[in-house]
Amino acid sequence: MIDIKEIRENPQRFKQAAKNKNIEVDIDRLTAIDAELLSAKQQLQEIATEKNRIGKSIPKLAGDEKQNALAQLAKFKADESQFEEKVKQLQPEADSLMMLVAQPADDIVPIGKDDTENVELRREGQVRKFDFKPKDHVQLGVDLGIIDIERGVKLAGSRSYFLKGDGARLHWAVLQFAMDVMIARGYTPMSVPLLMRDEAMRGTGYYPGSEEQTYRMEKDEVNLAGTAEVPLTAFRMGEILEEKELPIKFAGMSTCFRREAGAAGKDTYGLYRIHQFDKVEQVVICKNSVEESNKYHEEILSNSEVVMRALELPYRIVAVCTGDLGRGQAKKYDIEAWMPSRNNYCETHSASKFYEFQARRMNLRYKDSATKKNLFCHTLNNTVIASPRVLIPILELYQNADGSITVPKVLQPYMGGLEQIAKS
RNA sequence: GGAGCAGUGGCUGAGCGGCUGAAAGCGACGGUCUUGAAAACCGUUAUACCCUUUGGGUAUCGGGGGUUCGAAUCCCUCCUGCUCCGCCA
Repeated sequence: MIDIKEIRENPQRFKQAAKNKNIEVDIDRLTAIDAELLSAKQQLQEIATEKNRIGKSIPKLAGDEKQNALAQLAKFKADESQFEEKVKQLQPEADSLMMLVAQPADDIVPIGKDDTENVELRREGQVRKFDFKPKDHVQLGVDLGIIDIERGVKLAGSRSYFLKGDGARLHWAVLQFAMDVMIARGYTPMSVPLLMRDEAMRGTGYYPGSEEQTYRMEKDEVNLAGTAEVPLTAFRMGEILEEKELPIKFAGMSTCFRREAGAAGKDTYGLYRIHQFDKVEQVVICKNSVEESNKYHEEILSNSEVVMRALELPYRIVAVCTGDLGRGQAKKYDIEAWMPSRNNYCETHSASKFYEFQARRMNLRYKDSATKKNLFCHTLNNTVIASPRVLIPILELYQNADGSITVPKVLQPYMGGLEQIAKS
């Protein structure tokens, strides 16, 4: 959420921000309602002042004087209800418009309409050239008996799968390895609840907007989180933190649920776009400072790069353009790993910087020692590893001519020393 | 699922329908004292918004609604926590 004062001061900035992000929000309507609400509230405040003044004198009065005072109060009450009606009518609209105002992207973010206009910043690692005809991850997985999509679909519908035997082991190995990297880097490991109330969804910026992307338990009015970002970022929701607690750094491992509504027919092949996967996510909550936010944005990106390099996966870093940024994101880097079967670099990580957008929505603050003021925190997050999506490059890049898979060195200790996945 | 109890400031904890934005204690901060620290003593110490020059005003005692001239205090409802019973793991 954006500070209404900033919108009042410079509505043009937020119109432009929305336009750049391809987001609909009627700033003119918002400022008009805001002005009306403000004046109505000022009137109400004046009436309340008078009412309080008269009300306080009542116990000292008696007889006619008292009757007079009561009559005056009755008149004020009539005026009051007129303004109250106005507030009641306009406030909900103002509130919901406020939830739609976009965080302006940083100036250096490339302007663009969608992900096709993201800008590649650099490439890391060598893309493997095969001297045999490589299989894709589905062929490899099926032949090795470690992936079973058919039965996944039979039991759970489209975009579902089973991982079996060494496939399941590899999946857990990569997650556990990623978590251990984060713990070594000073992040607090977290196991989190995933059935989230609407407040947590709104606080992180997923609602309103991503309801269609979310599985909702209608009976219990909770939502299945699509990422541990939700519980991790909202962990201290509504609290006032001590400055010395910051930065807070979390690494959470969780299952992630996504409906993929509107993606029908897109990426239907294999384990790329699926309804349920597991992910280690990193979240940083820091002070209200652009410099700090920038510093930790680079840090969470580099954490994930450490994991990718340890897995020896070729990848590139992409600066996400304005049209591909979420409502609350000021800047975003994607990491895209090389996936031979897709003959392209494809997103495996997404590092987002929000400034105070999320913190403001969830009222997450800290006491600033210099000013003694309560300031909104800044929040950031990034994928550490998401599996099975990352199994696509791992399986495809580590495959051998005989159809076996060499287990990445750093994962071998997590698989009981197993060096190769072969047909059993 | 049934029965009961509770939710007050950073924390603990008082609170009669008006004198309570809220006692008291702790903590924190500033000062006196001290070579320094501790102790002791003195003082300060919620948040948001509106108008403004110092300053003034409004709202907030889990959320929302209601009764009343006036609600932390009475009523309704929701949320949360605790206890007992039942059921299940």
